[in-house]
Amino acid sequence: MNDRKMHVIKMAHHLFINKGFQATSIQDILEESGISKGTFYNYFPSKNELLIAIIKTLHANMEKERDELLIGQDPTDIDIFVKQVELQLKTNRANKLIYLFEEMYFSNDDELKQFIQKGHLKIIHWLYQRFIDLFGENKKAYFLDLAIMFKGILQQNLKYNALLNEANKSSIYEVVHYSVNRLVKLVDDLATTKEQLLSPALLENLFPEYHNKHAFQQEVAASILELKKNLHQTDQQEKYNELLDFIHQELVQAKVPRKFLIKSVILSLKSEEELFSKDELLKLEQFFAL
Amino acid sequence: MNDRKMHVIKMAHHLFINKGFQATSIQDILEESGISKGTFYNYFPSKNELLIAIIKTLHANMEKERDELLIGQDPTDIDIFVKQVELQLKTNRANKLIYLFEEMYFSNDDELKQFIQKGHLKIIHWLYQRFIDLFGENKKAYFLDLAIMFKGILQQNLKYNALLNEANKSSIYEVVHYSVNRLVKLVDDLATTKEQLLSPALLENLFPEYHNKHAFQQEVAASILELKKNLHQTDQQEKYNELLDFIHQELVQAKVPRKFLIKSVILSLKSEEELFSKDELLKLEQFFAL
DNA sequence: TTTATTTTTGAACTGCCTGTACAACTTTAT
DNA sequence: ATAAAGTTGTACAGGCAGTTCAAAAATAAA
Repeated sequence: MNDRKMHVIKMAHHLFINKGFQATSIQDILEESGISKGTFYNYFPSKNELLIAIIKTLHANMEKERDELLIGQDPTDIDIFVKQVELQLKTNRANKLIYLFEEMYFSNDDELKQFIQKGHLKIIHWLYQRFIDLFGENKKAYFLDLAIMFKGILQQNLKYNALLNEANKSSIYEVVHYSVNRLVKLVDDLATTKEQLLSPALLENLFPEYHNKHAFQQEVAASILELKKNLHQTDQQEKYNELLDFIHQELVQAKVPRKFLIKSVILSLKSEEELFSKDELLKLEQFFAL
Repeated sequence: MNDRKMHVIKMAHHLFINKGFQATSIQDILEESGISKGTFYNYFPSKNELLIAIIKTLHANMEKERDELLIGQDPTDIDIFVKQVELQLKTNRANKLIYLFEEMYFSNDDELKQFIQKGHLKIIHWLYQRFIDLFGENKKAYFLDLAIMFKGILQQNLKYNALLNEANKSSIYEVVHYSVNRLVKLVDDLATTKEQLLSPALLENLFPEYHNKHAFQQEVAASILELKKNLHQTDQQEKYNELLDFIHQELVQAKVPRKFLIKSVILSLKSEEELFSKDELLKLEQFFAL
C-alpha cells in the first residue's frame, strides 16, 4: 500500500473517531487529506470499503501485539490473559474501534455487516482458545458459553463504568480484573452444574483451519515450556531463552514458518545434552518434519 | 392522538423492523401509510421524532405488562422474575425493539442518543430494584454491578444463540433461565468476596423520585402479602384476593391512586376480624393517610 | 345549505449526500 | 523524449430529509 493511500486512511480514521462514520462525508475526507475526489475513488471503491480497510489494519496490529504478549510466557498464567484483554481494550478505546464496530452493525450494506460479525466471532474464538489454555481442556464444553458471557460482562462493565462513574473512573485494568474474577467463579459454577447452552463444536466448525493450526501450536508451546524447565540452573539461560522464544515466535507469527531455520536452531540446542531432554527435542523436531 | 396519526406510527413501525430505520425513507412511509408529505410533517417534526414516538408507545406497553406480572405475586419469587424478563425479551424481539434501540445509538442526533441512553438506564434500574426484592436489601451494594453484568450476559447469550445455533434454537425461556442461574451464583460470589465496581448511589441519584415511590410501594406490597397469609383457610379466598390485588394494582399502576376508593376497600376488609390482623390493616391504612 | 375553520395535499424547492465519468494535467518510469 | 501511470476537478445522476405554500378537501358551525 502506497504512502498516499495510507495517509488517507489515517486522516479518515481521525475523522471517523471524532465525528462518527455516518457523520463524516467524503468531502470532509478529501479536505482533511488533501486529495481529489477522483483519487479517492481510485483508492477505495466506496466509503464502506475505506472503513473496512481502516478496521482491518487496526485489527491486525492489535492481534499481533496481543499474541506477542504470550510469546515465551506460560499460557496458563491468568495475569497474562488479563494483560492481553487490557491491551485489546486500550487499543480499542484509543481507536474507538468498538464504537465504529457497533455503528457499522446497522449499516445498510450487507458486506459491512458480514465483516463486523466475523470480527465479533473472531474475538469469541480467541477467548475460547485462551480459556482452554487457562482452565484446561477437560472443561472445554463450557468455554463457548463462558466466552460469550465474559464478552458481555466486560462490555457492559466498561460501558456503564464510563457512563455512570465519570468522576472516579476506574482504570481499564480494574474493570478487566473484576470481570475476570467473575469469569473464574463462573468456570467453577459450570464445571459443577454442567449446564450448557451452546456446544463449542459450533465454533470449531466456523474456524476449521485455525483450529488444527492452534492445536498444533499448543503442542509446540507446551514442548518449548518443558524444555525451558531446567534453564534457570545455567548461566546460559539468556541464550537458550532467546533460541526457544525464536522458535515459538516463528511458529505463531509467520504464515509459513521457516522450517530449515528452525531445524538448525534445534540442532544447536541438541549440543547441550545435560540441559535438554533428548526425547523432548526429538518431539519438537518431529513437529517440523513434514 | 388521532387515528390517522396512530396508523402512520403503525405502518412506520412495520417498515422500520423490516428494513431498518436508516434504510426506510420518508417516501416509503408516505406510500405505505397513504398520506402526503405535508401531513407527515404536520404530524411529526422529523423522522427521528417519529421513531421516538414509536419506541415510547412500545416501551410503555411493555413496562405495563411486565409490572402487571408482579401484581398479587411474591416479589421474592425468582420464577416471576424470569417470566418478567422473558416477557420483555419477547415483546422486544417481536418489535425488534432492541435492534432499533441499538441502531439509534449511532445516530448523529443528540436527542435520539440521550433518549436511548435513558432507556438503557431504566432497564438497569428496574433490574436493580428487582434484585433488592429477590436477594435482600443487605446485599444491595453489589446489585448495580450485578444488574449491569446480568444485562451483558443475557444480551450476548441471546445474540450468539440466535447467530450460532439457528437450527436448534433454544427458546428464550431456556436462555433466560440459564442466565439467571449464572446471576444467582454471582450474587453469592460478590456477597463473599465483597468486590464492587460501581456504587448503587450512582443509580439512586439518577432516579430520585422513583426511588421514594418504590420504597413506599415495596412496604405496601409486603403488607398486602402479610394480609394474604391466612386467606387459604377461607372459602372467601377469591373475594379477598380480588380486593387486596385491587389495592396493589391501584398503587402500582395509577399515577394518583384513588385514596378514598382504597380506604373504602380497607374498611370492608376490617369486617373480617378473624382473617386479617388489626395491626396490619391499620398499617396499610396509614400508608394512604396523607 | 351556506359559511367558516381546520386539515390535507402535492409539487416545487433547498441543500445535503454518495458515487460515476472523463478529459486535462502532472508525475514517474523507460 | 516518450510512454505509462497516477491525479485532478468539474459536471452529472440519483437519492435523501426537510420547507414552503397555495389550492383542494373534509369537517364543524351557522
